[in-house]
Amino acid sequence: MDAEAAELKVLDTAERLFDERGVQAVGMDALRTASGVSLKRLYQLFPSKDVLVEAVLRRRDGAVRDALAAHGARVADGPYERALAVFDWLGSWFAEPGFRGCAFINTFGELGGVAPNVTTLARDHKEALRAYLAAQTDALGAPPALADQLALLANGAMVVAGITGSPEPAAQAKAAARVLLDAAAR
Amino acid sequence: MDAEAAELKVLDTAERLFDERGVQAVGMDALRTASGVSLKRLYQLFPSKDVLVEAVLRRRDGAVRDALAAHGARVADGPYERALAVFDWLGSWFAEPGFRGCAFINTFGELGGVAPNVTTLARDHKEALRAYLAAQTDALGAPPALADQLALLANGAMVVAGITGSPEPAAQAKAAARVLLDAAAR
DNA sequence: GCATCGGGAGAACGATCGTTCTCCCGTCCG
DNA sequence: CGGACGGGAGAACGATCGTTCTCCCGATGC
Repeated sequence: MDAEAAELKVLDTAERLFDERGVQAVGMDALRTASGVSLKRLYQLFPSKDVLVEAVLRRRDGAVRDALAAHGARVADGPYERALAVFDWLGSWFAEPGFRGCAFINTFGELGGVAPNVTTLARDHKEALRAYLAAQTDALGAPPALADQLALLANGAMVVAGITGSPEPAAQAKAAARVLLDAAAR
Repeated sequence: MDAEAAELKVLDTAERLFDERGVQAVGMDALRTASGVSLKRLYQLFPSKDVLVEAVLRRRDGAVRDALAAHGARVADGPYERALAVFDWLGSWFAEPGFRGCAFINTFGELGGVAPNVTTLARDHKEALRAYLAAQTDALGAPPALADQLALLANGAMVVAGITGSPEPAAQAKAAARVLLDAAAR
């Protein structure tokens, strides 16, 4: 296993374990066992756990932005449908087995108070979602406040879906988003 | 200091420290130092940290339900205004110094994956908020789905306000809630 | 073939965790 | 006045954490 494959395996495993159990409950030894990457290699790839946590979040941030953009690109019907499609994307995410909420919301809750870089990452990540929604509402000529409201619906859906374990909030948020969009585009 | 006062001091201190730093980052020794209650008394009041965490969350749950009901009782203008008033209440909460989000959302993020009782408590707590909103929308003759949507706005506002550190999401959510209420009561 | 080097397995280290125990002092009851 | 008792301070304990070190093996270059 070369360095690149090891790094990928570590990041994949860490992302899964952090999500399942929380960051602090996953020891480096558990990560070694689960990933099959030796402790020595682990520490030469990521010199500390903090660095690893940040790397996991950064990669996740990029993956979410890419998935959001890719999902939006498949919707050719214009910004109105693209804004609503975000909630379909949320719905398929919520329905994944083991879904336990947004990694940034969860990690912020666990570490945000003591790790400023986690707070910054969460802030940037949530701003990216808002910016994506703002791009759609701007194209509709709707006021920027609408994007903030849609972002609240999306984040609320993530939280409630995570806590209740049901994907239903995605559809509820989509219905609410449609009302807000229609009212603004009136 | 009698047992009752000690318990109160422990719960107050634990709630504050858990919120500031997360649950796992607060050791029983730090709690002893910050509360002034000896380790021996601490363990005779709460036989384990798990029990203490649950007690903190249960008390917080009751306090939130009471505050919500009390705030609503001050709004005599009927269910429409009472539903909107929830977001004013959120706004004053978000503006408190050191606000870092909802304790149930944050604790679920940290421990929900490994502590089923935390998940249950968070679920019940969020259901109580939804039920309160449903009581208002029912009185308006609005469909029950509206309460779910308002709850998504409220939870989304908590998350975004916590992560960004701004109380603004309360006002944004209130504006969105008004649109949804008006559309449903049309 | 032999020396060199990177990496794997896992022991070791110091710190800290949750929890319990020891020791000691002040207080009440006879 | 004496002794039983409750509680405070904090040491002690075993476990586990993040991190480093040791030892050994297999491949690679000359």
